[in-house]
Amino acid sequence: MSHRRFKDALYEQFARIGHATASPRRIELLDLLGQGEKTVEALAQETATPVKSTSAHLRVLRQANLVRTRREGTFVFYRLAGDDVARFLRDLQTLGRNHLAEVQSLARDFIERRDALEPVSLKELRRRLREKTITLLDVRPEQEYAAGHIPGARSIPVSQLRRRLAEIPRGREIVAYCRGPYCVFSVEAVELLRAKGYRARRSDRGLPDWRAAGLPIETGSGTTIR
Amino acid sequence: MSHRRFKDALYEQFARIGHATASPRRIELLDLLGQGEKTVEALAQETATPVKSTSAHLRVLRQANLVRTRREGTFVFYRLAGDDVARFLRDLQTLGRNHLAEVQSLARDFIERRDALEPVSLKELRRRLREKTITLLDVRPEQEYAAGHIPGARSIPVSQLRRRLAEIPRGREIVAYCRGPYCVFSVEAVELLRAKGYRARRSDRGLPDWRAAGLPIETGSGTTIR
DNA sequence: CGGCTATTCTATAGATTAATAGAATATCTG
DNA sequence: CAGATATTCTATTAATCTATAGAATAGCCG
Repeated sequence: MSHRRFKDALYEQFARIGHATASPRRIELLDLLGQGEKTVEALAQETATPVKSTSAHLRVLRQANLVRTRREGTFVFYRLAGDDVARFLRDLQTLGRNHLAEVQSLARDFIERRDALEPVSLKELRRRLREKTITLLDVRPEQEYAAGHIPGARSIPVSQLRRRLAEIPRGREIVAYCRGPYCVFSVEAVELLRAKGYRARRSDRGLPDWRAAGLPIETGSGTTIR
Repeated sequence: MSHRRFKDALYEQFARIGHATASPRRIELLDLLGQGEKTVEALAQETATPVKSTSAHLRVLRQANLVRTRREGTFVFYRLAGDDVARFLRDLQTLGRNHLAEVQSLARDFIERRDALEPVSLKELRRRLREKTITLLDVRPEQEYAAGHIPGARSIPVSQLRRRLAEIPRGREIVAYCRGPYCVFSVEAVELLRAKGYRARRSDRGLPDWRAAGLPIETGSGTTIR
């Protein structure tokens, strides 16, 4: 085999990964899988895409070995093939944030403008959890909370927040987090909480970022609020 | 704008980067640009691709803001848009190495099998440079050496190695490095050197890896061999 | 086993991309 | 300014990809 053919074969392999991430829907799927394993149907629903199309996209991801599957009865659960995939996804989005003006302006219009106060960094979040000076809310769907959450966080999906306000102690500042920098669950939660008179801020990092930082994750439905 | 539209718009942006890296030729171009800026013609030649096609690929990369250009006379020099692009490229290839069996088998057949002895890691390389117990050869094209090289390395492009053997001191072990883990220049250099009776090994990391590690880079043609 | 559900496979029309030829542009040189 | 060179733009065809319908598969439940 010649140089040229070796190179061609090699770059063709790397391009499989590029190709897998060349479709908006597939990146969204990977992003969702970064929150924990999910069935095809759940993914289809969350991306507002027909199951068949979702399955086709998942096949592409499977062919690039970015996801793995597990069968449970008639359901097939998809998950990321490794932590490095989640990391790669974060890097891809960071690169987008750094180099694509459109990402910046979308974030500005849809996140920052609504999240008037400064977001809580991971570092500050850790400190204030240690000091117990905040109440941490995980506003993602219950299932994602169960699959893994920041220790000490209480699960109140944003869809249930309005009718579960009574559960939230007044007095302490609230911090809401969700899937990541571009997830709007926490933005909505903070808007609602502020409208109801709470002091609330948003973490601009989600669970994948917490995990990527090597911090401990708690699983199950225990609401270890303190 | 609704959630859904925000998400669609956002993921469409991220997919631009995926799309840019969805073509083998474009990854190769990015890889070459990781060695330093190059003209369209040089890139076309090194990828064995018509200039027109190369220009078209470069346009796609430019549209994703992964590369920038600089004009000098009638030549247009392309370069990576930032260090983060080089890092992303490394991550993409690491992901490929971790998850694609084909990458592993290509590396085995084309690199490892020929590079019988264990490769020199960056860490060992640094130590032995400090201790001055090796002669370090940069076997990439001269132009890339001039654009940036490991301090203390001597430039002998692999194409000139055979007739410049006299320049290489006997006695000390030789370490050859080139563009990165999948670059075969250093493999060839080591093969030739061993055939001529030198003790020679290959660094499995190239200049971009050295730079990514935050280590100092020397530019210009000074052959600071010690 | 037969019906049911979740998912995948196969096929297909429409949209997108790749490669590249031909024309156009930008810059230098004299 | 005319000619030369490097590059880009425009247009075209072939190849590829997307979305999704229809058929097939795998496992559950009675």
